[in-house]
Amino acid sequence: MARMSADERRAELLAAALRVMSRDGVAAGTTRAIAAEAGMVLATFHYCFRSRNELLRELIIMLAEIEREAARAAMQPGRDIRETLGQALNGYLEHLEKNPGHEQVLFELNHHALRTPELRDLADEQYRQYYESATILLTTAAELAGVEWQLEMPVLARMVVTMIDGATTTWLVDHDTEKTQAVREVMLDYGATLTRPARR
Amino acid sequence: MARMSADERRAELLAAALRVMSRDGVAAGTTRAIAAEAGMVLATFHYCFRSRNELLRELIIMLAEIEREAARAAMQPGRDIRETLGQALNGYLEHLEKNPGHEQVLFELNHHALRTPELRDLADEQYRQYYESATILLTTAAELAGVEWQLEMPVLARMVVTMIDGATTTWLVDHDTEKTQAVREVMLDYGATLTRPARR
DNA sequence: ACTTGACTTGGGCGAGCGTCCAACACAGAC
DNA sequence: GTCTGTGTTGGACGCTCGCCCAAGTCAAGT
Repeated sequence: MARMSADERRAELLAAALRVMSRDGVAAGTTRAIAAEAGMVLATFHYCFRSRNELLRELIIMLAEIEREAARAAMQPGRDIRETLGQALNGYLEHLEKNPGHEQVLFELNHHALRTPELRDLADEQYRQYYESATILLTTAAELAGVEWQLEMPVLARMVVTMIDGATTTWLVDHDTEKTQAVREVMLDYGATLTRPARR
Repeated sequence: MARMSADERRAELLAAALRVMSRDGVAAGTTRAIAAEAGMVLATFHYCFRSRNELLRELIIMLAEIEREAARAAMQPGRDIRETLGQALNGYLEHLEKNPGHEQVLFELNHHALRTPELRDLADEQYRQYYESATILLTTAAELAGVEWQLEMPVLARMVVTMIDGATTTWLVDHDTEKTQAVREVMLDYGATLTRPARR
């Protein structure tokens, strides 16, 4: 094998882990499967990571970061708050449809973290980032649409995460985009009623 | 070991599997751990079940059944639709708080089923039952409160499942009942606006 | 009393797992 | 050219997994 810095290999192993886990599930992401996916021999894995859990830690952190950047990028001004929020939600649903395994991995990793004392704190961290993303989304959308929210942001953010989580879970089971869109419409209708024109 | 019919042992193994998986996660529910929890020797497991997957099949079916009966039992008349629905939702949240592992197992089993070709159909079946439960809940609540829904039942049922799924997932991470209750209030406010007095 | 069929059990099979180690290869510093 | 530190690797360790077999035990039917 050509020589390569350990840092570079770490990055490639993380990417390989995401690929194999998206395809076949977190449980199938064994050290051997990840190393093979990255085209490395097994021993390289433990030269770069102290343990499988160490890789899982970095993987969760990496994915949450990606998710947050996506939320930030999804925002663009629309005619009103309903359209602005609707576009962002549509962006997420399109991403979900294109990378179902990706979102599935996030759930699986979260559940794995909840059950693994060594990783338990990452479950909290993952959702902390989700709430942060939701807050960014709601705040930016309101600004772009020139309105303000009538409920405290923490409650609103938790509602958004709740709905996206639920919509994702149900979609992952039946891949029924039409029904998910119907639910999205209803959620948007309601979301719009929770705002009022911004006073300034 | 005292003699016992295979059917009886199957039931005890299922109960043991639920206990050990609620406590330590689905992944920890190995054939050995389940047999030990049931106080049987390992070989008994494979005398009663052809394979671990066969037990998982029956476990998912059993749990979905329990869940459906719980939804049916949770309904009792309130002053209006908001209170009627609110009581049912509260009943669920109380159950969740008392048996977190139980609901966690349902998610883990669902994700496991999604990734296991042999069990894939059960993921669909599980959610089919959820939608059925939600339909029962919504229909009964509307009847008890003397109102009717202004949206088609399939969309409403999917919304309920979406929200309960999302609320459960988020609660399982932080066990923050207060925040979950706040979300519940907002959801109920909106739910009430989706009804109108029943014409008759 | 004997047969039959259902139930019980200890032990073992082959496979896969995470992790580790000792030996080796190589680039850059001296 | 030698040394040093970083990267590479085949092979093995101990363990757990799902599953299976062959020999046993026992209650009921005849």
